[in-house]
Amino acid sequence: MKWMEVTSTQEKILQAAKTLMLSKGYPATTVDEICAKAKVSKGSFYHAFSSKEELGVSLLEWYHQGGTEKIFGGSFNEVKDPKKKMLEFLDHVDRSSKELWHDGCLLGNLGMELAETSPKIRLEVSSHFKKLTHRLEAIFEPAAQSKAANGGYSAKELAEQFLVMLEGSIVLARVNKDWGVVKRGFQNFRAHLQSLSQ
Amino acid sequence: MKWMEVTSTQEKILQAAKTLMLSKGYPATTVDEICAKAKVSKGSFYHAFSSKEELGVSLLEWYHQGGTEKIFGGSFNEVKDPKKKMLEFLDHVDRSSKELWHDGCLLGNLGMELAETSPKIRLEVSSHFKKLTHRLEAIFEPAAQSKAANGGYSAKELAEQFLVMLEGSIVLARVNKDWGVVKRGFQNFRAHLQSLSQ
DNA sequence: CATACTAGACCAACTAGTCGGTTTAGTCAA
DNA sequence: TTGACTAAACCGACTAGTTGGTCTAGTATG
Repeated sequence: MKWMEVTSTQEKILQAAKTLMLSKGYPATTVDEICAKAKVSKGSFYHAFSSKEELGVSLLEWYHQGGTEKIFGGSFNEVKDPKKKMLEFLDHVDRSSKELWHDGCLLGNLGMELAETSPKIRLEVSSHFKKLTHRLEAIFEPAAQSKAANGGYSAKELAEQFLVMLEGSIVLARVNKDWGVVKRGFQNFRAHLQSLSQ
Repeated sequence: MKWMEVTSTQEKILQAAKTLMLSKGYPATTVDEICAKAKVSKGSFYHAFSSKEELGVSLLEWYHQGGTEKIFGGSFNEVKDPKKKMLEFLDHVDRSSKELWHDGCLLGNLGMELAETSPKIRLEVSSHFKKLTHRLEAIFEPAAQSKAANGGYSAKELAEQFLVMLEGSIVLARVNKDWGVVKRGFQNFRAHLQSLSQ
């Protein structure tokens, strides 16, 4: 899929697929359903995407792109002091979290559902997580310590811990229908980083 | 399902369903597939369970029962000192983690996939998580602090953090095919509790 | 005989994907 | 402006195979 030229049909399909797959997962979401929601015919669907799996891959790319723009696009970028910047980043993501992940995380959803059955999609998700880790590392640097330090973590480890907290709290929040889990997750992680960067 | 009398047919079906649903998820696992793997006819299946969804509910109950036995059944129970007991519990679960969750967690899997489409199963999962939280609370008590304490957490919050760490690291481990994520999760959580209980 | 269980053919509904044909938008010559 | 030509986008009935679930005909055991 050439990202310089996402047609409106593709966009409609992607948006519909995103909503449906966040709600019901990949296998339970049918192509017909996506077409109905996107108000697009079956023919148009298979003109825009060669298969359901290819839609999945494109969807992950599109979702990741949109997500990172929101996550890494806040005003915290202007802050010069790295430690302040880090904490403002956390506040920014915390504030955006409900909008971003209230219905779940597509990377986590599709990754889990298709990890064993679609290597293509598993690798796609894995690569997106790695890209995220990389961008988070740069931000969490102020809280990182050389690995010799007792109780200290590298920036990479902190990025991993952040993603673990995010995906884990999304699971519990959905299952228990209690968004507070995510809020507390952010709060705790903030305290964690703050104590490390003192 | 009366748990005093799980027939061997039910057991075979539950075991097959567990393996298949951990690997491919609930909707992608077909009844025919389960029958084939369990070496049971379709007639027997629908004699043992009234529907696929009822199998799902029973499976969660069975899985939870077996899981808690392994999690809370280690020798750490003999330890008298609460703090020591807590740390030995963590070591015990850490050691058992690969056996327990290498292919994922059924509670997390089914909970996520069916949260929006099957209220019955979502509630079932939610209730199992609550039971787990309760039992964890008792164990993490030594690291708990009255909520007034700065940077302190209640036992309930610690139990939640543990489940968040567990579910989150299982997601990343499966997607990245790197079990180290879970190992590091346990390690970090251990350090977290230890620093809180000093 | 009666009850519990098993077998697998069968069904209506649904699935991803196809295919012949139509519409739309743009290009170019006259 | 007009009309001929083209190519991409679009349409939805259709296909071949699969789905969860049913049903009748059995078998084993008391």
